[in-house]
Amino acid sequence: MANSFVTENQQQQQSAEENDNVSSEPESPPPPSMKPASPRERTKRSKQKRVVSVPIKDAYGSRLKGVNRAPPSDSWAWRKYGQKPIKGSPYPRGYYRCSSSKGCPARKQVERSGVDPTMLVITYSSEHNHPWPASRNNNSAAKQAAAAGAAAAETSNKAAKVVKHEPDTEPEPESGMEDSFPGLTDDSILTTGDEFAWFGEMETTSSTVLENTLLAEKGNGEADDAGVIFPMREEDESLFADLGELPECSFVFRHQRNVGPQVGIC
DNA sequence: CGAATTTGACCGGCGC
DNA sequence: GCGCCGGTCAAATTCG
Repeated sequence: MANSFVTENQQQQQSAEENDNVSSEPESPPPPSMKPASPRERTKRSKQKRVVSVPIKDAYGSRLKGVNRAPPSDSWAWRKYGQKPIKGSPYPRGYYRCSSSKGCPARKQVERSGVDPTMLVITYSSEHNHPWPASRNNNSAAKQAAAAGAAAAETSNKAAKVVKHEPDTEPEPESGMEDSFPGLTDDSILTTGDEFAWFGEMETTSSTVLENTLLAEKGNGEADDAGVIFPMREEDESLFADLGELPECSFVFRHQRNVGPQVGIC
């Protein structure tokens, strides 16, 4: 549920310290295999990245019972393959790769925003090379996907393990997906293509939209690609965590050069 | 039992 | 040239 959609800023890199790959590689199609050709060709792959900020609540919103991780679920299945503490950030960053399909090169990094701990920053790299996973309506997949992100963000304090959400028995569809960016590319975020048809079906969640402070920091006017975050007070988080979503109003901002600014769903 | 996660080590790039 | 840091691998462990 939590479709707190978010933002995405494509970028070659941008967090102050995220500026690794900046190479201007021409977007070559992702390799068929998700494993780097060589053991380590990572570290500097460039490819644009999409940064998404979502309130943790939404991210973990999906109260996966039994499971400690309830993360940013998008409709893909993500498998965690690493986690590392990041300098300058009190929270560790989790590394996930798409497991929705074999050979999917998609990867994402999840970490808590140092600026706003209630926010989760998800950085996507590489695009999925496959259509929407069956998980679209499949909770299990969604859960995993979800599990992915949050876990990372949480792990810093092992919260993932500790945070056992109350027994919400609500058989609510876990379709929580806030950051669902199929293989869209730069400008396709809110396009209403079939790919996003599902988006409209999603229930909405209340959220407040703010300019992504993170990006704001960067200070440059490039803010148009800035991400948007949906802050939510922790109290609310826990509150909603148990309640599920109280549909209210959701906004999806699209800060991008020539595209409509936002989409509001109330 | 199988699958996923955790954690430490390793590698390569970048900055100083 | 050296050290630091981010990203990935792989073995061990845990969970469903």
